[in-house]
This record gives sequence, structure tokens and C-alpha cells, in this order.
Amino acid sequence: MARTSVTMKDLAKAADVSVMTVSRAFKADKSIGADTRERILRLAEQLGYVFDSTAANFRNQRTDFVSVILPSINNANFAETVDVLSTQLALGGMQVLLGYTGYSLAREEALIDQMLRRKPEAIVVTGGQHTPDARKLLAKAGIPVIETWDWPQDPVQHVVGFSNAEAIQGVVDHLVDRGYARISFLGGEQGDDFRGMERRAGFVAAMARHGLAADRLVPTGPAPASMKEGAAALALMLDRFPDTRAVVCASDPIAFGALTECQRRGIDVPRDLAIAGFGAYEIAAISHPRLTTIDPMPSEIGLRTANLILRLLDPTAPEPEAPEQEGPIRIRIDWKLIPSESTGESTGTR
Amino acid sequence: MARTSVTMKDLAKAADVSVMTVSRAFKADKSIGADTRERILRLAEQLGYVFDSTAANFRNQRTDFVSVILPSINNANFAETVDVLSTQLALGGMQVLLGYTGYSLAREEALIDQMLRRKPEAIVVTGGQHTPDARKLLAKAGIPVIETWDWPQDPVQHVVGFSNAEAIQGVVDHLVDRGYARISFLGGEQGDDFRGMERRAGFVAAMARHGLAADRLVPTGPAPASMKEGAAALALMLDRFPDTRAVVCASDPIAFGALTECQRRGIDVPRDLAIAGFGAYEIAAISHPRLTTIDPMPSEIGLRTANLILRLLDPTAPEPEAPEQEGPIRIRIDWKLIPSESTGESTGTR
DNA sequence: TCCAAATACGTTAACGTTAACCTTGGATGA
DNA sequence: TCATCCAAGGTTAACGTTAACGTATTTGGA
Repeated sequence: MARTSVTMKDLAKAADVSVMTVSRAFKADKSIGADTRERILRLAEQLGYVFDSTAANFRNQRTDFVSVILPSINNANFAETVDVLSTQLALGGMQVLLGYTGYSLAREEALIDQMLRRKPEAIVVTGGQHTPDARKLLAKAGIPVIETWDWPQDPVQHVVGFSNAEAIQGVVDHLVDRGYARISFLGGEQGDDFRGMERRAGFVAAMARHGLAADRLVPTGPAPASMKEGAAALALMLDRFPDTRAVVCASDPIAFGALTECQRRGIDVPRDLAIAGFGAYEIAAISHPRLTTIDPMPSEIGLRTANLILRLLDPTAPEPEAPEQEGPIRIRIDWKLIPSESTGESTGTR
Repeated sequence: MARTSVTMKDLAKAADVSVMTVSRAFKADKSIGADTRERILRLAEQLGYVFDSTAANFRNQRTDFVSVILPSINNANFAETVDVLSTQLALGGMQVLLGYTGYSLAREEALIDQMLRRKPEAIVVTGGQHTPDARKLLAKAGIPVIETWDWPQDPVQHVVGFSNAEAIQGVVDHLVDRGYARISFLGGEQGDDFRGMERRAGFVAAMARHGLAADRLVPTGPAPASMKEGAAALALMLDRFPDTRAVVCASDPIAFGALTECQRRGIDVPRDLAIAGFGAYEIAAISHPRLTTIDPMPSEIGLRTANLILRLLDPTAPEPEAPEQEGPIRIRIDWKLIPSESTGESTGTR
């Protein structure tokens, strides 16, 4: 904190008014003369006064913080959600407090505990999977809790998300529709990577629904899966299931890694092998060939989450019938299948 | 903030002790009996008490916040710096406050102003370019100011960065070394994208140093340049300077976009055209061919910045001779050239 | 002309926690 | 046996801002 901090008291003395008048000068308060306000503001400039939000927040019992907990910021999808969320909340005067779990539920619990001490107005978590203690903390926090990027079977409170399993089924349907049958899955098997695991489960379910064997499962390492791991997984897949005609990947980085491995081996995509990803990363739209993928609408998630929070915290909002309990809000995000070059043209059975 | 907040006062009443004793129970304070502490902690659990850091921070005049201002979080390089920085600072009990400028100096100024009101312990900015008012705000903030990801000619205070111009010269040297002469540059021309512009300037200077013409400059759009813009820029370059044998790109996304455009056109990289990027993104290490690039050591920047902050704020640090003014610290990060497949083998003049 | 209402301030107390200092009842040692 | 010390607490006041309320002074309408 600044060593020599000029406070409102100093300003008041210099302007020969009360501290309250100074306070009013910095607010949209009409019960202060225009000239007085201007004089105080000019004086503030001169004395180098900086408004102390921490004191104001403390006094008002309102921090204007929103805690956002995510696995990692080093992921284009999460980054986009956070970008939009932060920007939108900033418009409402709120500041996001970011925390990273490193894909560990234990760290998530510790983070939630820490975050709650900062008295945020709301807390946003990624995924619907938490430790029992984390759930308890969230439930008793007394502030809006929003789970995102998932469609929890038993939500804590509000939800802005989608079913990863369903989205993957969209990919499988697309491949089956194009005539593919011998389909492998790359990714998601390890420990705390619940989104990856849910995508794998969705793959298995979708294959079963089509009467196809879903035993071509190739794991990648613990989350986050890198492009390199995608390449390695494809190599492993070719070794174990050489007659595979299409691969569904748990993420675009995995898919792109797999694509590069094909390029190195002279395997033509999609002629010899089709590849589908997940996430609609920038790379999917420009790689050669372009990757078929699922767009989970990360900016939509960020936007809807921000707007939900602003609405929940808006004191001027029209109270519903039951004054205190409006009930949790569940916003389902519509993922979009983006069919592209890497899963080829529809040409009968393959 | 939680509707019904249990305070230390409530806890004190329940435990039949003074508020101060409760406070001590939550600190590493030895002047409290082990049994009393345990009793209070258990009671806290029961009553659902949550420690209020905002009050503690206010009372202590210490927020444990560090403001970090960057162009965008949706950039793997910045994201990595922030990831490491946040994680490292969290070890010291500090929380990062993130702000995004969207590559606009005007927004940077507004952000700095807002951030300073939160009374952070230190402020980290990206780049050495600021509006005059922003500079003034930083200089008078009374807290450590660290400029990163750049090597400012006139630093505000501390610096953890590198010269983008020099780094690009490393790329040019590498290309010239491999025998390339007709070299184009893609990227960096627009408004507030100073890092891109500095890289372009570095390119021009390096070419001049080698006695080569540096007139093959192809701009991309305003920052951040996308892969798609990289592809478009390459197309434009081929049109304008068809005899080009190598392209230096202001970033890896641009370089990868250019690479895909080559693939689509049947241009063999590096046989027909060499491509070099900047940033050592994941994609550079796995694309086919792999991209020659510059690693600006983003995690190193984050780590060194975090450690610098922790050291500057550590009250137990040995005071230097002059008690108050140690003088600004300038940490130069060593970028690394990563030569790879996209700039081919050294085979004489091209 | 006179009173009510509006305008432009000032006063008081409080938000939850903690540094600094004070108090008490043993234990310790000579 | 008594001064001394320590462990384990308690008291007081303060961090900077603002909601709520109080008080002059001016304004305007009948």
C-alpha cells in the first residue's frame, strides 16, 4: 500500500469542508454544489489523493469481487470465457479474482476456502465435480454459486453449461452419419480430468446407441493433454487398433497433435483416417485439413454467466413472488457441431 | 457478501472470551492456550464463521493484492506468464488482480487508475509504452512498478523483460546464416501493438546490418493477429513479393497461418519458402514442419517477476545502504532461438 | 410576506479486525 | 518468603469511508 497515503481527511482539511462532503464529491451525489465538488476534485489531483476502495468496500460490506475458479488459464477455451466474463463484469464495476486448480479437486477446495475469505459477491467454478467439503463450503457461502462448463447431475445452485457427453455424441453421430464405423477415442482417463472422462463416457454411450463397439479407447496423460500427447496417442492407437477409420479426440489440441502425426507418417486425412476434435480452437479452423470440432461457445458461457451474476446482484431487480428464494437458474448452452475437412465427405460405408 | 455473517464478536460471545482472543486463535500467536484455540476453531466450524480478510486487510493497511495488467489473457504467452506469476505469488499469500487492455493504451490508463484504488502492493504492466498520464499514475503510485515483456528505453521503475527487436534480430541472423537473402516480414504495423512494431523495427535493423533490403513488409490487422490473418498476409506477400525465399513472422500464430496457406497452395516449407515465428507456442514444436521460433521465456518472466515482488515487499529483507532507495531493478530475460524444420538445412545461398 | 420545501452542507457512529498496551494469577528462584 | 517473570488473556483505539440523520440557508409559490 502506498507509503504516504493522502486520505479524505487531508482533503477535507485542505478544502475546509467536512470529510462527508469530500466523500460526496466522489460519488454521484447531487447534494453537493457543483463548484465545491470541482474544487475538491482539483485539490485531490494536486495532493495526489487516490480513492481507497478497500475502505469503501469494507464500510459498505460490499467488495464488488467475483471469484472465478478454473483448472488453468493456459487453455484457449477457459481464457476466452474468463476474458468475456471479466470484461462484462467490469462494466458493472466488478473485479474478478482468478484462481487456478491445476485440474486438482483438492486444490479447488483449498482455493474456495481462501476465496470465500475475500468476501466475493459471487463465486464461479468450473465443472460440477467437487470434494464433499468443497460442496459444503459453496452451499453455505451465502452468495450466488455458478457452476460452468458442465451440466452437473446434482448442481450446487446455478448452472451455465452444457453436457460434455451429449456434445461428444454429436461428433459420433456426425461420423456415423458419414459412414464411419471403426472409431477410436483419444483422451480423458486420468484422475481429476472430469470433463475428459465425461467426453469419453459420451463417446462410449453414443457408440453403443449406434450398435458399434466402443473398445478403441486410447488414454492421454493427466489433464491438460498437450498436442504432443495427442500425437503420441495417435501413434499408440495405430499400433493397437490399426484398422481404425476415424478418431474422436477429447480436445482440439489432441486432435491437432494426432493430425501432425498422420502428416509425418504420410497418412492422408481424411482419406485414410478421419479426425474430429473438441473445443473449436483457432487451430481447428485453419489447419490443413481443417478439423471437424464442437464449439462449446466459451464466450457465450462467459457472457451468460456475467449477466446472470449482474442480475442476481442487482438490488433494483423485480423481486419474484417468494421474496428470498427465486430458485436456482439453469442456463443450457447450445454447443455447435462444426463439420469440416478432417472428417471428409459422405461417401457410403468406410 | 454473505447475508448473515458471523463475526469474531459472535464467536467471542459463544466461546466466552474476548474478540482479541478469537483473533489470536486464527493467527500464529503463541499467547493463547492450545485448548482455548482449539475450542474457538471448533466453534467457528460449527457457527459457520468465515474469516473476513477484507476487514483484516483494511485494518492492517495491507491488501496482499498485486495488480497485473496485460493486453489479453487469450494469448498463450501472456497466459503462461500470468499462470506462473499467480501461482508463485499465491505461495506468498498474495492474490493477483487481472486487468485486460485489449491492446489499447487508453484502456491501460483507465485500468491503472481503477487498479490503484484497490491499493495493491505492487503493479505489473505489460510493455514499456504508456500514455503520459498512465506513466504519471505509475510513478506516483508509491508501490513497486514492474514493466514486463519489453525492454523500455525509459523505464518507470523495475523491469523484467527483453528486447523484442533484438530477439527478432536473432531470427534474421539465423536465416542469413542459413543462406537466405530475400526475406519478408509479416505482422505488426497497427496502432497500439508496440511489441509487434518493435519486432518489425528489429527486422528492419537486422536486415540493414546484413546489407539486405528490408522493404518486404506485410502488415497484419490490429493486435492480436490471428492465424487467419497470418494466412491472408502470406497470400498478400506472395502476390507482392513473389521471389521471397523466407518470411519472418511477428508471432507463431501468424507463422502457422502462413504455413497452412503454403500447404494449401502446395508450397513446400522449407524447400520453397522458409518460415520463422515468434513465441515458442506449443504449435511451433509440433506442426509439420516444426516452426523455427524464438522462446521469450514467458514462465521465466512470470517467475522472476513474482520473486522480485516478494523480495521487494519482504519486510525482513536486509535493507541496503540507502534505507529507502535501493534503485530500480532491471532483470533481463534471455530469449532463446529455437531453430527447427521450417527454416530448413543450411545449403548455401538461396 | 411568510412558510414549506429544497439545497448544501455537518455530525455521529459503524463496518470487522488487530497492534499496542494493560492485567491477572500462578510458577520460579534465591 | 517475596520479588520476578511468564503465560494467557483483556481493553482500547484505530484503519478510511459512508448511511442516516440533523441543521442552516436559500428558493419559490400562494
